[in-house]
Amino acid sequence: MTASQDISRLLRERGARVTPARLRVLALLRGAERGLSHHDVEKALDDGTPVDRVTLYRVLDWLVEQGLAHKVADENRVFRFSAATADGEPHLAHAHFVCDDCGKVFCLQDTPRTPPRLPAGFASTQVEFEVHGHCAACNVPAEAAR
Amino acid sequence: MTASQDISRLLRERGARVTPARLRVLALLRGAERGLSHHDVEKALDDGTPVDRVTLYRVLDWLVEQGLAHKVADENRVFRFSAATADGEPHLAHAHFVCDDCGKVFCLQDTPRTPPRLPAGFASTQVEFEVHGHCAACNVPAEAAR
DNA sequence: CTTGCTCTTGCAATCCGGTTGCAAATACAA
DNA sequence: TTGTATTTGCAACCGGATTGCAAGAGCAAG
Repeated sequence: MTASQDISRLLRERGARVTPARLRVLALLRGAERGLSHHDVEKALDDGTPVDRVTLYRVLDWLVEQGLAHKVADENRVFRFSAATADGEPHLAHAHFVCDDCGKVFCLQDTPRTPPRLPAGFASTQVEFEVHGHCAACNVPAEAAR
Repeated sequence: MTASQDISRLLRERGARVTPARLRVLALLRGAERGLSHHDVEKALDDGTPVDRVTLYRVLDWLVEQGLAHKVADENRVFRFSAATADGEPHLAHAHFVCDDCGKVFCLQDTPRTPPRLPAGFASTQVEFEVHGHCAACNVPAEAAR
């Protein structure tokens, strides 16, 4: 069974209409390594039939409404969408490396999943672990300059 | 000594110009229970001499730059500002707790600093550890609702 | 297959928080 | 008091997100 058929069935099961936009967007989110912005999704889909900007916003919000995706504002105040896991929970430990030169974001695989110790009464829903610095590509010139 | 004189001295100590806008905004942030949006601050200051929209943005960003305030995008993708802890200085290596309900930012003191493992060639300059969730004050109603 | 209803899409206009360029005002050191 | 770099105010602008509405498409019924 293809991923598309899989998703198609998933949508149909909840009495929703199966449209190309929904299939393509959800498939994309499911295959993504990290949260995708509206712009990321638009770019990723523009090789085939392009999807209208507004439609894309609506599809993304619809997925969130259906519990199939999560919507989070990132540090630059743009929304990022990620596919929900089977149980509907967002993944808890999130480690990123942000290059301050080129702005690229890398996912760190070896997440040191440090359980945060919180004051009494506090509850955590998401942990962001973000390392800033210079990536391998941008770091070389800096080293040479020393 | 008044709070204003206190802040005035604080600014002067770091070689910064003391202006009414800076004094008023920082005093406001320090007295705030939760993170304030640009709009919140503007509204809170409009009884006296109104502060220009743009000036306000610039003052807020300047405070962040100086390490006197924190800036976080809330779940509705608007920035919220809160005063840094008294010493103001070291938010390089410690963790923050961001309450997704009230927007307040807490500094977590007891962070076990796990050195991040980076791919070869990568260099880190700053590590941000941000825990999202509900603070003690906001968590109570949620508990009661169960 | 065709019909008909409803949901979805596309387009244009709009909203809104935030930013930029530049000239006028002002803090503060000399 | 004066000189100068910093800060402020204004207007224009940016870009992500939203809204209104007419045209198009999914899908169940016949």
